[in-house]
Amino acid sequence: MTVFSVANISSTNRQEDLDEWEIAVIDLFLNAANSFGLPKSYGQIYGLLFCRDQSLSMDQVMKLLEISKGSASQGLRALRQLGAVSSVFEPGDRKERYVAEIRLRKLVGGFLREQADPHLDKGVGRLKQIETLLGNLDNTDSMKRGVRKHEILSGWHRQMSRLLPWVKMIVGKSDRLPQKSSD
Amino acid sequence: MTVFSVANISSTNRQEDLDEWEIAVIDLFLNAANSFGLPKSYGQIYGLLFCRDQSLSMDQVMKLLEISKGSASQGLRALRQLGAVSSVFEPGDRKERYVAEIRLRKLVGGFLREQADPHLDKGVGRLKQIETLLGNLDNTDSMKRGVRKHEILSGWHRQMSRLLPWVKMIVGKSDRLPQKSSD
DNA sequence: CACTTTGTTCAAGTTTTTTTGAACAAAGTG
DNA sequence: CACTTTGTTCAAAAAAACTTGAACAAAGTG
Repeated sequence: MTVFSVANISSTNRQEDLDEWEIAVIDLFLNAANSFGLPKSYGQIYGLLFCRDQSLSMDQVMKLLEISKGSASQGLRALRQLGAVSSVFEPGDRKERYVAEIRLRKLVGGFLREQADPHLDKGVGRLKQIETLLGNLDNTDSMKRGVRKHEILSGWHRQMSRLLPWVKMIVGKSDRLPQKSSD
Repeated sequence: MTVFSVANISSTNRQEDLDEWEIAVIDLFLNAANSFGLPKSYGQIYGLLFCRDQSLSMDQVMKLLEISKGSASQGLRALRQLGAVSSVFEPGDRKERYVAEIRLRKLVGGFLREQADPHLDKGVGRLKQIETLLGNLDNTDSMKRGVRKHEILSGWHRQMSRLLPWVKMIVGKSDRLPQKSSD
């Protein structure tokens, strides 16, 4: 008798489940996170928030993605740290809620600030250390070779330092979508 | 066997061990590889070759770094694939020998070509897939939201595609150190 | 040819990274 | 207060990534 058994899809899709396209987007970010060297759960969390227009609580994130409390907590913290997610306080609500940052410039900027810059800084230290080791040597062939290599590394370091500001700049240039161009 | 001087492994350069500064440089590259998402052994191998002015055989690489045959073989192959190492045939020598590419432009270019470009390509496919999933939907709210998100992702994709050529260009600008010309 | 040298492959072992969940802390509520 | 809700921490479990080495292939040598 039941003509349409809608039973398998919860009444009016009260966002208790992910839509197919959302699953695909989440998977896209999972892979992206991976290739940026971030845990895949970070990608999933960001992807989910990216899909939604409204803020989600940690609890919702856990349930929708079926990940543990620990992963959700750590993932959200790291993403906030990166500037990829921000928390929002809905008045009259006890739990914190989260939304995704969708301005590419901000995302790239945060990533570079948290990942690239620290590496460059550590690089300075390493170069100094090498310099010291070379200083202990006499004018051996090895030492002269070392000095040359050290110079090359210093040059690279300088180049990379110069590159990063450009990247931040170029990416920000036209953040929004192209004006709806005909076709 | 051969008595005449094959300058490479000649008596003057009988380095059976690494110098301290070389160890530091190798460690630097080990860490760098890691943060680029490459296995650390790749970093070590590149670092070793970077330190040396003369080509090394796989055998020497294995022994100097104390890594296995498998690691050496796979690492060298991957590095060649990335354009970070090239092989050299010394006439009258059976084994292949390897040298590091030290032009930053080439290194960055190879990395982008092998790592970034493929990801962007895969992205096109993923975007198409999402489009398809959205096409199956009626004009639900979810679908409209999905379309908006898809547009955002497409915009990002375009931005990244535009960025990469700039990176390759900027890095190449003044590759070498002052004077020291060779090409 | 039989033998040596050089390099590749891949299943199994090792190490590293990520995830989980239970214990805990903090803060709101009645 | 006692109780609930929300979020953090971290040791242990699980998963993923990397390395090893023995078996194999390819190619030079005498």
